Amino acid sequence: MGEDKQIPDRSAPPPRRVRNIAELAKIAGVSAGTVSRALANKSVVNARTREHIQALARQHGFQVNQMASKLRRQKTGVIAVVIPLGHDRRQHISDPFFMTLLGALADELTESGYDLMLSRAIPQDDPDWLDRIVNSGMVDGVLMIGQSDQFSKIEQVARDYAPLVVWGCHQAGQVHCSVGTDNHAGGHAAARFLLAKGHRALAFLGDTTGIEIAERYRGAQDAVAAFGQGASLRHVPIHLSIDEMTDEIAVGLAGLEGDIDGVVAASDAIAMATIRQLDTRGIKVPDDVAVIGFDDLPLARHTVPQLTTIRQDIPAGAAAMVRLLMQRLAGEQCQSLVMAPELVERASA
Amino acid sequence: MGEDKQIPDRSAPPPRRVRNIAELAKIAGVSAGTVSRALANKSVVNARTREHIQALARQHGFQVNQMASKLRRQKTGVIAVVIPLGHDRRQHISDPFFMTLLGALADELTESGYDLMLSRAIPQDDPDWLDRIVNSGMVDGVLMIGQSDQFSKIEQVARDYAPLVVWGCHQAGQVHCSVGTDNHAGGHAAARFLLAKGHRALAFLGDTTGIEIAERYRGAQDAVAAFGQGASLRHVPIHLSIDEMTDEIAVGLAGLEGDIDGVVAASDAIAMATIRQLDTRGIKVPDDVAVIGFDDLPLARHTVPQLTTIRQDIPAGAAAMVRLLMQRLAGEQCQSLVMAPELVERASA
DNA sequence: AACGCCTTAGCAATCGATTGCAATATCCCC
DNA sequence: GGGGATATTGCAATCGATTGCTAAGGCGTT
Repeated sequence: MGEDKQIPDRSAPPPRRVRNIAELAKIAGVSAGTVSRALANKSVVNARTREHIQALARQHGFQVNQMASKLRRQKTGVIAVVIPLGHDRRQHISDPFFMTLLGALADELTESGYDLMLSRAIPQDDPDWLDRIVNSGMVDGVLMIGQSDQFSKIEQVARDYAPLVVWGCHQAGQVHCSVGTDNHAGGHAAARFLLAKGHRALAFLGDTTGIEIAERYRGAQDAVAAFGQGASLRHVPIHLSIDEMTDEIAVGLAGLEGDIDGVVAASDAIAMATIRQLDTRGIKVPDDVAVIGFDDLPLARHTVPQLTTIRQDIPAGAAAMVRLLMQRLAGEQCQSLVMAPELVERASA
Repeated sequence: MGEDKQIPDRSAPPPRRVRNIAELAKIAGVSAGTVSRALANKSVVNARTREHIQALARQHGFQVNQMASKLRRQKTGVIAVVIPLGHDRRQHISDPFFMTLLGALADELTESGYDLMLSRAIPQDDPDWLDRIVNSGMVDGVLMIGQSDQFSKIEQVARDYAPLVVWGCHQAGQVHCSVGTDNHAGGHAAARFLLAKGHRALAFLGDTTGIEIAERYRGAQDAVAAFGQGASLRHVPIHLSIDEMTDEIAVGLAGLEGDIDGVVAASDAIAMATIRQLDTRGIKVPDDVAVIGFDDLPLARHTVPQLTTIRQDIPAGAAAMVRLLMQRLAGEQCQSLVMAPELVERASA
């Protein structure tokens, strides 16, 4: 289909511009302070001069230097969104759940007038990863997507850093503010649902290094245990990275062929990949093996068959995270939120 | 499944810390300048004092204030990644293609030592959206994901702002530096492939407001025209937002029922939703209707049946965008890049 | 002993915007 | 016309780190 092409560019060097308030002040014939106040739309400056200055600014394409402004005001207007890659190093950032939550957070933050700074953090390479972000002076607050295996680090930092809200589990007595779904209840509901549908030989697909997924697994275990005789649950660790996932699922399913009739997947992505593998092996979903996912991402509606899954309300979660963060920035007390999961029945189980 | 729960938090007020270089200098018994140089690891300070100062900094958990540093050095270390929502206002940011590219860009930028600031831009609400980002003093450069319908705005800004690289189409003579796939060739290849497989009544599913997709459509049109008699191509506009998509596809397909045997989808997301709709209507893919996607997102491998699609090499594209941006930041000339698409044959066509 | 070089550290200006306080101009009312 | 209140504006300190320039001390050489 041909070679890549390179095309020369022809952008010109920039012309001179107004680069700071002092210059604009000279042009307007007022002092720098007045310009600053005028651009901030303070009613203390005369309406006519204010408009005049604003017009000049527009004319010269002038914008106040945020670095200077933020330095002076000790406030950055930026929130860090950080994804700790404690386990599952590579590519975690493209995990569809993270991406979906990130999108929702971006919407919420934008509406609150904050910018969003995205950071990947690799705790193994840099034990001070969180301090670095918190103390950099670059951000007013931190939102974290997932606790990964860094629970104690988060706790330690949260002890003296208030504006931090984490998506993830809540553990009794924890210091940091978290927003998340009741993963145990979700896992429990998923397994119970499969059992109620008559499936008995279940498998849980997911790596339990991260505590969220460990909770889901425990929930499923408890449901199976509560059901009693005749029900079983195998565990197959599957990494979250969508690239590694495929082979691990293939191997895992090959080992269980014919021994299972129901799969509790730790995420919709895993569920989707599982359905795909089952289809390859000629196993019918949900007739031979039922599959239930977790998350209810938008794509859950677009699979064949459509995913039955445990819904996490991601937009609501994102809104809650931002709301709690704003409260903490305002110095208010606030509480962690554990949302109830909801089972969405479609066609895969 | 029960109610959401709220849990009180118990984070404590922060203890006193070293908040600036001057304080640390006092503790260390040296001047602020020396501390600054020591923390920057400059060989001009004595090795012993340097290490002493660094140890003190570590001990007190001190980090230099980035705002002040950046102001002084006139360099932010931040790159803006912006997504213009020209058409398709809502939720565009969660589009899986954007998210995948964003993830790849995050990886590349992190490795180059830059932070990533994410902005949604809504040109309709704010005609100066791009100037605002460029002149804010907050970022050293801008990466844009998609041209949307803002081609002329981008051109205007690019004329006197060098560190800007855009993912999207290349048009002859354009000023701004772009990286993208040859969309016309991709659309052409997709349609040609379906024709070669014996399909004659084709439909293109996608909204052609954005120029990338318009190009894909033109490519498909040209392939059909080149084929000559007996081949046809209908156009069904489908928005990119994954939520609106479902209904539009359902309606679109209902109108064409039995009249088509091949679908060129403008994206993998559309292809996936289309397959799902066809399945609902009892139409077999690829036997009754073949479907070919565009992008080759990771999820294309996980659909049932697996997607045949036109691959855009997203990691390579992201790497190229960052490389070109770095060149431009260094003041070098550089060229736009048009990558050749590649057809990946799987099972959906 | 005198001179020059090198290493190391301090001083103070600078980046650009913000804001408390003081100063001036304007206006109202008696 | 004078006293005081009010509306505007200017002045200068401040946020915290960086860096060019200068100075002090140590050392070697003749």
